[in-house]
Amino acid sequence: MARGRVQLKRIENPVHRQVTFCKRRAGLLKKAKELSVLCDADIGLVIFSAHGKLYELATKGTMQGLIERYMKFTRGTQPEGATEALPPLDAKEETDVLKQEIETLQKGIGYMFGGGIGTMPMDELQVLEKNLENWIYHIRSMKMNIMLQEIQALRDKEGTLEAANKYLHNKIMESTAIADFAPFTTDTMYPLIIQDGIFQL
Amino acid sequence: MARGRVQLKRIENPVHRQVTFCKRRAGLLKKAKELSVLCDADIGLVIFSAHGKLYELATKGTMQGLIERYMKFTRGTQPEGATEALPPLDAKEETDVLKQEIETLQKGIGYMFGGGIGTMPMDELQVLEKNLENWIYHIRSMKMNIMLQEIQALRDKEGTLEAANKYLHNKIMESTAIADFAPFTTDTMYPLIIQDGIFQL
DNA sequence: ACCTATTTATAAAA
DNA sequence: TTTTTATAAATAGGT
Repeated sequence: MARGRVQLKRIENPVHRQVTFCKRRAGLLKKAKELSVLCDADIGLVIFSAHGKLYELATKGTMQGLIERYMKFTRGTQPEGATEALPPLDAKEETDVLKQEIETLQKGIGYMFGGGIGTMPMDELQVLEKNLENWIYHIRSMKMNIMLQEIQALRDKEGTLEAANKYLHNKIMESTAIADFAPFTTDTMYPLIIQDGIFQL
Repeated sequence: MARGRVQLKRIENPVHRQVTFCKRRAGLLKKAKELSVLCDADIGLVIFSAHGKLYELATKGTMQGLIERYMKFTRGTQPEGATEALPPLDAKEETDVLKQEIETLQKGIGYMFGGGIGTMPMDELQVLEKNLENWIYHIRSMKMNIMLQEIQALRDKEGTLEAANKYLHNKIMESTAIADFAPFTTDTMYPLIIQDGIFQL
């Protein structure tokens, strides 16, 4: 920028690098604020320095809010992974497994914070790791499966009711047509067949 | 900047505003990239235009990753109210939030076991513990709520269908009785009203 | 942190 | 949007 062109590569001299970081960071934050004000834009900016320090700017509301907005925006663009094919365990089994996992986890946490980390042997740490992973796996699948079952059952019932509904409806039509006779009148003309397809899983 | 000083307020002329937005947005993104390269910083930048269009930059990994890193950094520092009073999320949103929580936890696990526990400072351990607790809490309530909603909706629908079913059934009975006339015969004598009360939560 | 020579960014116009 | 051009801002190197 000044007194010498800038090379677009990491500044090797640590002092230079730190100085430049300070200056340019300030400049960037300023520019971001300006853009926000001038053009009525909402901007979120996070900067992690090489040493891990965080600098942030959210020009509207909180960074949380912007992150959520961002999430909403990018939803559906994200690659979906793994929430499928699980061996169907019954609810009781799953719950017991979960309880055990939680106990293991709590033990691990207690170990870590109570007894001090250094005292926890590596092999136990390995076990804890595996437990945590299993735990995540089970959490992911358990309640989901239970409730999916219930939803499926309700849907089946719904289907049956709908079929019955249609059947009865047709019977009335049929009888009315055959007899060429209107034995009763209603202001509501059988509008009670209900369309399906509202819910998706 | 040029040919006239700039006022630090919203540009009222929409054309000017749009032009300025384009230019300054490009400039800001460029500056952010430069800072990242020159000073070895990790930068996340999101810009929502006034009309809601999203522009983003993540100089290292994905925006997701940076968001998680940000979350880690700020968790515990955030006023609790922020996460509470959010507008109710729909199922997809809830699921995504959950996924992120899981990823955060997995990252924590990776940190513990990959980087070596000795390198993990106490405050970060505290954060991880809190994360685990929050996570358990959310897992417990989140999917449950989502699916309870769906189940309730299905039950409502079921109720409506059942009412319709009964209505039609009664109409047939009524017409048959009034006319004292059987225009059709069925071997199944309307057995299609289905009892409720199978499922309990 | 403060200077300033220069480089960059950019406002206005096309 | 992009280019052009005059000018304001940002900043590299030095103090």
